[in-house]
Amino acid sequence: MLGRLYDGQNCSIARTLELVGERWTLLIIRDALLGVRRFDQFLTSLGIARNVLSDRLDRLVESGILERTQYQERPVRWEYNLTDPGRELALPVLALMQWGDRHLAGPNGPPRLVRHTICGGGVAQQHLCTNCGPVPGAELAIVAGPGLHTAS
Amino acid sequence: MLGRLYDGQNCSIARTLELVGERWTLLIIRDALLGVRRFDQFLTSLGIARNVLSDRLDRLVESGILERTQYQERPVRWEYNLTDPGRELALPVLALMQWGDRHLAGPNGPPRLVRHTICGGGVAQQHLCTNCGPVPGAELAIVAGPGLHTAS
DNA sequence: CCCACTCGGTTTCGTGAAGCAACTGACGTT
DNA sequence: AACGTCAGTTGCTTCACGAAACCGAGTGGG
Repeated sequence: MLGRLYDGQNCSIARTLELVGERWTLLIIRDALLGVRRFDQFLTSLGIARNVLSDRLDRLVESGILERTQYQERPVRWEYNLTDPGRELALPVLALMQWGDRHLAGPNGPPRLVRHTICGGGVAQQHLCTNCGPVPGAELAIVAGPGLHTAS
Repeated sequence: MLGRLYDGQNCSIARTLELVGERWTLLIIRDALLGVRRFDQFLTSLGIARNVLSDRLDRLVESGILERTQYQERPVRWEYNLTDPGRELALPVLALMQWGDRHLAGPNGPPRLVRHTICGGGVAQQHLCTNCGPVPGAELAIVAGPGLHTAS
């Protein structure tokens, strides 16, 4: 994504997209969620240019979504692991996947499934009301919050 | 996002991002979810260039996420409404917002809240197991699905 | 000892998308 | 007649992306 900044928007979506909204970034996070950790693995898995991958990994480390750790000395080798905030991005990423599964999947069904490791059940992403449980999209309202009209 | 295509990836996330992963696109959908419908409203709300907005709206209409309807004759005026698939994008978009609220919010709290119109309760996005209900991110496994190894 | 190869990048350079400003054109208002 | 609004299009500049070459530390083979 060019420029990558969205100035003058008091919006958590815009702020989040400034970190993960560039081209490739969410796919890098998807790969990280699937267990990819090393530079060359990302490279072959994504088909991304090396300089762009280098840039994105640096930025993700800088914003606290990935952690760069040395897994070998002589020669020095690094790997990139998701931090806790990074792992929380599974929710929006899998929600995008779920949408694609529903609207863009091929004839053979979705390429990947999400399972609950404890019971083996299928997992979906949903809106959940604190009182009522799952909520259909039609029953949602987005309203002003406390941080809306503050200089930032 | 440049090029905007992610070739050779059998992945619903990549396919979804080819439609909505370009710069500005998810913010246009956010605005549409907030009730913005007209060209100039998007323009002033986003601070986007006119030609880019024109391009994004065309592409979103083409991919069935927005609908272009005439709301006035003489002069002809159009508005852009979300389709049902488009409204379903509230889930990933609000999940991104929720992540931003948690990790990037200012001192005054989140700028926007999601409420359940029926009961007025707060709404959050969550992983939901078909057997167990809400699932923490640490208990998820992403496994191969039926559509993984098919020529596409 | 020399050559090839791996991993994890950096450098260089051409292309093309984004951003800005100006223009268009149909209409409405004063 | 002059001005304003809405919904764009056109032209120009800038900057991010993509491809390929290069780099440096180390491993393995002959």
